[in-house]
Amino acid sequence: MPPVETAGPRRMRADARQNVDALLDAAKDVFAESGVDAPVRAIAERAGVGVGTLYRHFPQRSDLISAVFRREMDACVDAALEIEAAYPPGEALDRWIMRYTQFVAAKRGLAAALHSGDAAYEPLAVSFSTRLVPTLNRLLESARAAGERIAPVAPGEFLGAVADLCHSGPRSSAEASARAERMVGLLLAGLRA
Amino acid sequence: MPPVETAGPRRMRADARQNVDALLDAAKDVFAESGVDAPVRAIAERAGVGVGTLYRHFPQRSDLISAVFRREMDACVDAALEIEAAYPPGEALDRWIMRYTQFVAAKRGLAAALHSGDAAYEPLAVSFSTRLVPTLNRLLESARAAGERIAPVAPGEFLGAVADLCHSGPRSSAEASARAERMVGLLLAGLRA
DNA sequence: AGCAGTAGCGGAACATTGTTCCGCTTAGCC
DNA sequence: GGCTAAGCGGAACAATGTTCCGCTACTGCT
Repeated sequence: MPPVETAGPRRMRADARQNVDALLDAAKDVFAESGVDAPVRAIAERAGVGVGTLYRHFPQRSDLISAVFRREMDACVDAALEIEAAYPPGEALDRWIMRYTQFVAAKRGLAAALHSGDAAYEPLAVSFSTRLVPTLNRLLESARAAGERIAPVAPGEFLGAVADLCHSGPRSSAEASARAERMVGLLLAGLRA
Repeated sequence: MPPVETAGPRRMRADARQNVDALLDAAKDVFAESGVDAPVRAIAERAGVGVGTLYRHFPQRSDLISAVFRREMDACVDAALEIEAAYPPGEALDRWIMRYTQFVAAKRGLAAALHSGDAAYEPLAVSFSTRLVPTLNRLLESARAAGERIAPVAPGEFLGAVADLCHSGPRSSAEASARAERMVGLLLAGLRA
């Protein structure tokens, strides 16, 4: 049984689709409030369904996490286009990295999920590799083409490192956010050393 | 009831002291194998005691973690003395940071504990602030005194960032270790930009 | 509209793990 | 050797993840 809807041979029943949507909404809220380790029952309850229904659509917690985070990830990728249009290559790189920093900081648990190595997070890792990594790669190449001296670095590795630096404490405070940005800034400086 | 032995008014019974030692040894092994989230029962069993005994000496999981990690932390601090004696200030800084990197990478969960913000990890945070932070501070000042241009940075923040970058996957592979060192290197380069 | 078949639902039941409690054991002291 | 309480072990309870299955009601067909 494929999780959620993988373009299966048959259409999904209408009520089932509604439940999936309700679960995604509920999960987004609960994750934001209590982190990705929140009790499964809390999500099911907020969505107004039984735990069985949750497990039917998202056999693994990671499936739910992946689904919730993927949307936000896409928004971050799209932001790159706007930034590239508005700023010269070097500055665009910095600006997008900061945009990405904020994105990761807002989604507690994303960083941990990303390189947990757990095969269950494959969908997230795939989105990461096919969307975010090429985006950074493009920005790096543009900056290099514009004459900037930028250390050779694997884009995926760099993005992973930035995500690590966004590990904030229990509550994402302004202080933690500032700290993350300072350290990411240091990493960016290192890229140009 | 104070955890472990806090210079209480009365001596601890000899068998109790043995159990504490057995627990610390067991916990060190189990943490290394399965991470700091390993089941409490596994630790108690390996130590050959009941869970009640474990809870008597370490009411919180964090007490056990703190006790286990503190020893290793001290070893890392001591290493700085040797390194400072053997290398010029600038190189000593880099070498010690790498030593610290290896230390953190080996202790999965240390980074998370360090800035979890959880008050329970206070003992660890104290050791961190009183031992590691001054060590880095000394190394930074020495390097600056030797004429190196080093960005102003809070030592604690920097050490926290390095710890974050050591977040390896499930198994601490040579690959993950190499990745961590590359990114820490980038951060060090940023320090001198 | 009415019906049959099945996708999907709900939640009880089970498994794992953290945490507490208390009767029994035994080290430390005289 | 005997007294006393520090300390022990593990049963019992609580929270949470996961599975399973009888029942419901949506969909497609006529």
